[in-house]
Amino acid sequence: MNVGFACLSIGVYHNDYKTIRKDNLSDDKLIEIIQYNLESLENIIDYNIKNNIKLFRISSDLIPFGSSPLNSLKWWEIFKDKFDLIAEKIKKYNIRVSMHPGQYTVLNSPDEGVVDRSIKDLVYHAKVLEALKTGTSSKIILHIGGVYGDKLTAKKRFIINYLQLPENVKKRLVIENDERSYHILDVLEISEVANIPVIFDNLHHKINPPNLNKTDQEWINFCKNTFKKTDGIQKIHYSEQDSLKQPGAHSKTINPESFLEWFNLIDREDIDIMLEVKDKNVSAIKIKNCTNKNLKNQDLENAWAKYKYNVLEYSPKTYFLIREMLKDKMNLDPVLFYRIIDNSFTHPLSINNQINAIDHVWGYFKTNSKEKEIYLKKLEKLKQGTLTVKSMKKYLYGLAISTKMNYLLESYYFELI
DNA sequence: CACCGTCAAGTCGCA
DNA sequence: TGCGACTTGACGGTG
Repeated sequence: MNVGFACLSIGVYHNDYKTIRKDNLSDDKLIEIIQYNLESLENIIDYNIKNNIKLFRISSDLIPFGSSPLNSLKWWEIFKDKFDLIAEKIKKYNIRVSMHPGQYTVLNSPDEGVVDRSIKDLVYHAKVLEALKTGTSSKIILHIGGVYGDKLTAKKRFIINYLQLPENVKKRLVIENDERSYHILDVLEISEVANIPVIFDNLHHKINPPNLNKTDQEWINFCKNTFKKTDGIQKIHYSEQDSLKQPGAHSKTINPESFLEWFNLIDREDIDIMLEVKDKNVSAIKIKNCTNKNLKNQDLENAWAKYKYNVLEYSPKTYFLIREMLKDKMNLDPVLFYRIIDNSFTHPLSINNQINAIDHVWGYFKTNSKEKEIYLKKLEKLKQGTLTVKSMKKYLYGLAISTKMNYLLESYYFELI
C-alpha cells in the first residue's frame, strides 16, 4: 500500500504556486511564475524522495492559464530542461504522480463552450504529465459533472464527450464519485460503457451513497476491476469529515484510529491511497508510520522533531510526556504517539505557553546584540498585547529563512494550525 | 504592515 | 432571477 498527498506540503520551503490575474498578464510575468512553480514542484518531489512518499498529486496551478488562450507559451519547450530534471527524479524514485482538474472542468455540460474549455483543460493536464515523461499509470482524475435536471442525458453526454477526447487524454483519464450528484454506482455504470477506471472516494461515498447496501470494501473491489494493466494498481481517495464544517469538508488531519479501522476492513495491500486532508504531507507521514510494521524509534523521533514546538505552544505538559514516551525505545506505539500530539492541539492556547515556545525557537539563532535588542523589544510588546503572536512568528520565520535554519524551516511550527 | 473585499472558473440550492 | 457556497492567491484599497 502506498499513501500520498495532494499538491502542497507543510514544512517545505518554497513549495507554493503563484498565479496571476488577467488584468496584468504578460509573457514575461508568466515565464517568471512558471519558473517559480517548477522550482516548487521540484522541491516537493525532493521532499517526497527524502520521506519515501511514492504517491503525489501535482497541482493544476503549475502552469497559470495552462489551458487558456491567454497563455500561448510553449512552456513544455521553454522549460524542457527543468521538466527533464524533475522527470528523472520521478522515474528514479518510482513516484506515481497524478493530477486532478478542479470543479470548473465539466466535460458533460450542455454548454459547448464549457465543454470545449474543459477538453482543453484535460489536454493541458495530459501535457504536464507527458512533459514529466510519466507512464499511463499517472492519472488525471475527473468528476462526471453536472446533472442539469436529467441525469440519464447528462451521463450520456459525458460518455459521448469522453469518446471525443484525444487518445493521450483517454489513456490517463479516471473518474471519481462526488459528494453531490454522481454516486459510485453512477460512476461504475459510466465506466462499464466507456471503459474508464474508477476512483472510489470514501467521504463522497458516505455523503452520497447509491441506494444499494454494500460496504466500502465491496465497492472498492468493484472498482478494482476497472483498472487495466496499463492503468497501474488501483487508486482510491481517503478523507475524513471536518466535524465543524459543511458535509464534504476535509478534516485538518487524519485520525489514525479511524483510518486503521477502515483500512483493516478494506483488507487490501495492492492499492494506492491518496489522502485528501488539510495538513497534507503531515498526515501522509502519520499514516505511513502507523501502518509501518518495521517502524523504528528514529521514525517517531523524526516526526517529533517537526511537531515539538507546535505541541510546546499548546501544552508544555504534553511536550514532556512525549519526550518521556520516546525514551522507551522498546514500546513503540505510533497510534498513541499521534493521539497524544493531536489531542494537545485541542488545548486552549495561552499567551504564556506561546511565549515559551517562541523563546525556545529564538534559542536557535546565534545573533548579535542588536538583533537581540529587536527581539526583546518585540517580546515586551507581545507581553503587553501590542504585538500579535502571528507577527512574532512571522518575524522568527524570516530569521529562520535568512539564517537557513533548516531544522526550524522543516518543522510545522510556522504553518500548522 | 495587517486586514478586507473582489476576482475567476461552473453548478446547484435556496430565497 | 440572481446570489451564495465551494477554492485560493493576487491585488487594490483602507486603517
